[in-house]
Amino acid sequence: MTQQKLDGTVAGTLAPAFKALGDPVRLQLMSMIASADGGEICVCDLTPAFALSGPTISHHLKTLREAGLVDAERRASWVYYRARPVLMRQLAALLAVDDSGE
Amino acid sequence: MTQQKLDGTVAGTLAPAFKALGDPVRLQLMSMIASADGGEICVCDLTPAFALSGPTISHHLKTLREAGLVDAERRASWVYYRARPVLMRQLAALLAVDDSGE
DNA sequence: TGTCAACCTCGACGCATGTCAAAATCAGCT
DNA sequence: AGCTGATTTTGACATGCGTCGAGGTTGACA
Repeated sequence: MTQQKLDGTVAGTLAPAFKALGDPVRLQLMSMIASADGGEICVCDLTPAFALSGPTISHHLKTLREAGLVDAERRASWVYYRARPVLMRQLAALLAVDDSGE
Repeated sequence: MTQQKLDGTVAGTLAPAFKALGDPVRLQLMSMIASADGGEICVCDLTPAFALSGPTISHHLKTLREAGLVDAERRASWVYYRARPVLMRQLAALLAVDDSGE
C-alpha cells in the first residue's frame, strides 16, 4: 500500500510549472532559452522563430516567467531571458521518483 | 548560437503530456499510480483520496490516459490504472537536456 | 525634443478546461 | 430478470487560455 499521494502543497507548486510547459510554443521557447549560447537569449531572437505575433510570444514568456522557469533582464533596448535550472531539476526529479517503482 | 529550437513534432507530442501533469489533482493521481504497490491501483482507492466527485476523478484519469501517461484495465467490477514509464522518462530526459548548458 | 525600434499591456474573440449532477454502462450476486 | 456497487459518459455551467490588433512604455540616438 505505497499509494504515495504527493503532498498538496508540492503539487500546487509544481503543477503550474508543468502546465507552463504544456504548450508546444512554450516548450520550444523553453528549449531555445535553456540551450542558448551564454545562457541567455534576446526576445528579438525568439520572436522570428515562430509564426506568431510579438504580443503572443510576449504572453508566453510571461507565463514561463510566472511559473518560475525563466528570468528576464532588460539591458539597453533588449530583454534577455535565461532559464532557472533549479525548478527544472525539481520537475525532472519528480518524474524520476514516480518512475522508481517500476 | 546554440538556440536549439525543439522540433515541432516532438514539441507537439510531449507538450500534451506536460499539460496533463499541469493540474495538482492529476499530479497527485499520477504520483499515486506510479508509486502504487504492485504497479497498479484501483480507481476505488484513488477516488476517496480527494474531495472531488467520482466523475471528476474519472475525467482526470481519462486526461492522463489520453496523454499516454497511464494505462487502464478492467478486471471484474474494478478498473486498475498503471503508469507508462516510457513517456515519463522522455519528459525527464527533455528537462535534463535543457539543463545541460548550465 | 522628436523619432524609431524593441518589448509589453490591454481588451476582445473564440475555444478548451474543471467541476458537478444525472443518467448510462458494466459486472457480480440473488 | 432484477438489484446493487463501481466506473464512465453526457450535458451544463463558469472560468481559463491562446491569439490578435491597438496602444503604451522604455531606451537609444540624432
